[in-house]
Formats: sequence, structure tokens, C-alpha cells
Amino acid sequence: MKATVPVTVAGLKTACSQCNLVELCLPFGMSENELDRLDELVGARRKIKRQQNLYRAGDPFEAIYAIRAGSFKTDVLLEDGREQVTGFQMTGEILGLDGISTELHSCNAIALEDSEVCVIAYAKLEELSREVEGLQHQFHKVMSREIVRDHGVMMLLGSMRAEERLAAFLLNMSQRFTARGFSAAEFHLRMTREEIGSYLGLKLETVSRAFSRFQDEGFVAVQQKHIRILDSAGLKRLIQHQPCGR
Amino acid sequence: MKATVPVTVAGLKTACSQCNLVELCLPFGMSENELDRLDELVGARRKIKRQQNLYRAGDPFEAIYAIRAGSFKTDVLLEDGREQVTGFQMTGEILGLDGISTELHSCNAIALEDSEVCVIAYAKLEELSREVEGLQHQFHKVMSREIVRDHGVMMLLGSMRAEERLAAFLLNMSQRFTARGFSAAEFHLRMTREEIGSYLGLKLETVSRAFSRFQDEGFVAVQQKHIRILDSAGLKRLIQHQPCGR
DNA sequence: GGCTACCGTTGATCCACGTCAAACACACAA
DNA sequence: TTGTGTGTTTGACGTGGATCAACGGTAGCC
Repeated sequence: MKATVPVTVAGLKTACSQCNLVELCLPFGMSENELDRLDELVGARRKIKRQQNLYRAGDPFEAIYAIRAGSFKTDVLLEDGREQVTGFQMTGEILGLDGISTELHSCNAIALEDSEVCVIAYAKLEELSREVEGLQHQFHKVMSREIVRDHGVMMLLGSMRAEERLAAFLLNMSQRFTARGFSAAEFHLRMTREEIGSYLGLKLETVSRAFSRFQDEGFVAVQQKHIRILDSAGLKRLIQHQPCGR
Repeated sequence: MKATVPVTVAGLKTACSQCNLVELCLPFGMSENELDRLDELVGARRKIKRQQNLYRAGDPFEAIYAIRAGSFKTDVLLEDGREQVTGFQMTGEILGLDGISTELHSCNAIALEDSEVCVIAYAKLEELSREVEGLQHQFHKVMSREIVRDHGVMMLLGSMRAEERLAAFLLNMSQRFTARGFSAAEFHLRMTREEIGSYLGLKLETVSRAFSRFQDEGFVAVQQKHIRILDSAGLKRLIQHQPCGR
């Protein structure tokens, strides 16, 4: 399929084998031979502007997406307009797995900044993963990891207090930035307080107050979306010692 | 479909092709030929007594499990003892998918009643699903469905009020009993109020009060764990019209 | 059949977080 | 520069669900 796309320099750039996100993404753990075959898989790239949808709930499912640059949120909407953010995704992470089950996407994926994704035709992925064991295995791991992550979010939402949730969120972001070679202590959040709140099951005012409290306590320095973590051990302590409340 | 496969008594007992749960379980959508091959896959069965663990967080992951009889809960524990129930599973549903990502189970699976599962060696499943397209596809659907389900739970936990959560829970249970040929209106819950509460992010007293309220309003008749749904439309209405609260 | 432990219900009170409201900060356009 | 809009912070107040406590029902077990 990639051969059918008129390719030049742009085409070259899509090669997974050349991508520095390999170790975060689908190709992780694959041998060089396998990686070469993988390059067949990734067709086009697609640029998504800030605030635009990569896909919407109800869209027919045809492909999954690997984030090459930028970041996204996924959310589900209730008919009465309530929004639940189900996740924030960064480079190297995979979007669209929700669509496999019904062949329709079940949530919305929206770019938090101008972003770019690699389009992975799903039919082709299934085909290739029947031949390439490493790909099959890694794909299963990616899906399973999403399930485990979701269970962690349930823990957050079901059993933790507001400040614990925010602390867990910040530590998680920090860890993911680290994995991408950025500072663990200082980063820029691409989402609003309202989006954080929706993800954490809190109102934006509560998120804002928790940020202020963390700042007062010396855990973090907050300047709008710019976060500096001053005492990550303190944040970790916060998570375990609080009585629940729910 | 069933009639065409001649099997010995011993074979009968494990054969997926003979199982009346086929249309709820992994084999769904597979052709007859494919089903025959599937019978290679399901090794032993295992009986689990009420309150016993099928597996625990931290156990090495080797197999996934299809519930043949009975029901389970899965939960994750925080170090300080807080429990979050991440799901309730019934016959035909698959347990253990969380283990693929790290090759360790990340949650506990506990039988809510004396139960029996089919043990599906994971290595064998990967192998066979490289050969049997229908199995591969169905397996992916099962994983994806779990992800979608989890997003629904996040919606519950993050954006719904106590009574909405319980209404959604009851409707979900009803729908799943229906899919298994049981009454949609009358069923027996195998879990305690505390477990329901943990799943829904509520305290057991709140669950109990919500049940009482539903009974007062004529939505359901509750007698301990025995539930009769009198007005499912009313429950559905409850879910959409309430202002949020969080 | 009666004991005992667990489970469920209900009431009174409390508090974490939601709601409402006002002010501020920053970005971008005219 | 001023305006306009979106996002953030902070305060005052209200409330849904947690907590604490007492009691009643049911099931498992001698």
C-alpha cells in the first residue's frame, strides 16, 4: 500500500525503522528484519491542527494511529453534554484501539496542539501481525497496557481524594515526559484545568485549588500550564497516606 | 454447527465447538473449520471455589481464562489497603488480559461463587491466532471491548451521581443476564453492597440508600441480593437528566 | 434448631468538593 | 493602545455522599 502512495523524501520519513520513537511505540522489541517489514505497514502520515478531531465517536474504524508529534485527549460524551476525558496521549502512544470492537470509534480523539500521526491501516496490521510474531506480541502488549492503565484510572476515580488524584496525575505526566527524554521535574501541560478536571473526575476549580495548595506546601511551582516539580517524594507520600473519603 | 462435530465424551467436556457459550466468548464469529482448530487451544478447566483467587496481582502471566460457569470480580489494591473493584465478570467473559502487558497479572480475580474456567495458554493462543484469522480478529475484539467498557466505567466514576451510577450498573447487569438467556427483569446479584460500592466509587451505605430510593420510586423491587426491575425506562431516564455534581 | 458472623438498612451528623460569582492574566486582533 | 475572549485563581456558600452508630435480617455451621 505504501508503494502505491507517491513517495519521495516525505515517504522515506515514515519508516518506523528510522523513527526515534521506536522504543515507545508499536515496533518496540522487534528485530531488525521485522522492523523492515513493519515499514510496509505505516501508510500515510496525517497532520492534525490543535483542537481538531483525529476521529469522532461513531466514525467507521479503519486504522489505528501512532502519535509522531504532539499530543491528544480522548473523551466520551453523554447525550446531556457531560464530557469524560478518558486519557491524554503523547508521542509514541497509540490511538484508536477502542474502534476494533465494534468497527466504529467509541470516543473522540482531539489534538491538544498541532500534531502528526502515523496512520496504520488496521486490516494490514492484522495481516502483518499474523506473519511477524514480534509485531503481534507487541500489539497485544499495547492493548493490554491500555487496559491496565484504565484500571489505574478507575482506582483514581473510585478510591482517591482530589489531591491524591492530582498528585498521581502529575507523577504520571512526569514519568512519561522522562520516558521521552524530557525533564522529569519541569514540563508544560497542554491541557486546560477543565480537561484535567474531567479526566480526574473533578471540577476545574478543585483542580486549581489543589495546584495552589501543592504550591503552598512546596511540592510544585505552578505558573499556568508550566509545572515544576520540587518534591516528587512528597507527592508520592500524599497518595498513600490519606484516608479515602469515598 | 454443533451437530457436525463428532466428539468423544472426554472431548465434549472441553470442546469450544460444543460449548453453548460460544457466541459470548472468544470463538464468536469463527467458521466451523476454525472452531475445530480452536479445540486444540483450550487445555484444562479449573474449578475455583467462592472467595478464592483465580490469580493475584503479581502472579506470572501464562494464560487467559474463559468463564464457563459462575462469576468473578477483579480488583486492584492500594498499599494502604484501599480496594478498587475494576469489574464483574460472568460466563463467557474473558479474564486475565491485564497480564499480557508486563507478563505479570496486575489485578486480582476472585470468584463470587463456585465457578469454573477454561484455561487458555497464552503462548498457544498467540500461535494459533497467527494461523486462524477469525481467532485473531475475535481476540482483538475482546481486548478492544474491554477498553471500551473501561471507558464507560470512567464515565460512570468521573461524571455521574450516585443514583445514576447504580442505575447504569443495574441496566448493565440486566443486559448481560439477557444476553445469557436469563430474565432481564429479575436476577440475583452475586456481589455484596460493598463490592458494588467499590466498583461504583461509592460507600456501601450510599449503595444501600440508592437501592431503597429506587424501591420507593417504584423502579425496582429489592430483596437483599435479589433484584426485580420494574421500570427500566425510568432507570434510563435517571441516567441522562440529572445535573452532574462533579 | 440455635449460635454467630456477616451483610444490609437506616438515621444523624460532618466535610470535601461542587456551585456561584468576581477578578485577574494572558493572547490576539482591530 | 484598547477590546474581546478564553483560561485561571480565589472566596463564600451549599450539598451529596461519607462517616459514625445502632439495629435487623440471613446464611453458614455446629
